[in-house]
Amino acid sequence: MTKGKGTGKTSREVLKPVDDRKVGKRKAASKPEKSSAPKTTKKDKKAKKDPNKPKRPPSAFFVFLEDFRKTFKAENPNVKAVSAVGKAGGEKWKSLTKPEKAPYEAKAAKRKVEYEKLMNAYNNKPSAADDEDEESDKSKSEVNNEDEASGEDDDDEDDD
DNA sequence: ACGTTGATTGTTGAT
DNA sequence: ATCAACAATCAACGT
Repeated sequence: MTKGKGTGKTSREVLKPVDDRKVGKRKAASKPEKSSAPKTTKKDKKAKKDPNKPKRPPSAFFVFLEDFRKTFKAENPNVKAVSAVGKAGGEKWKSLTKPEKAPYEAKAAKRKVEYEKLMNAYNNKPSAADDEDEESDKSKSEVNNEDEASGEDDDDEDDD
């Protein structure tokens, strides 16, 4: 039958090639394969180190994990495997209901907003100058968050 | 000694 | 629209 789909089809044919939990090794820090090494042209430029590298905002799951880790470690202080928390957290996470994840998602959403802000700066100045070395007093930069109404919008910080 | 892996899910960025 | 890799963690293991 016609598999038909020459072009399209957003069928599930190749929808999820990756099923394994293991993403396959996501390069940790520096494992340059000799094969595809980033061609260092004659001029070896330092691996462009971005002055402001906005790390990805933690997703709701991570936010939950941060809290969960405390609990998990509190009851399992002897646990030494990070994967233990991951598994336990993942399972629990799926157990949470939408309203329960809501607070985590809310926080994650807020993080995303900040991330966009950082990205703006990143896009604005991927590399300030050839050599990083400036901004001594100027550093304040213009990236100052002003809005921040912040206060308490919907975010409830219950500290206690 | 330093670097990397391990495991979770979600999100973001690039193609 | 879809893929792919990365976000935290933390200690143990490998080189």
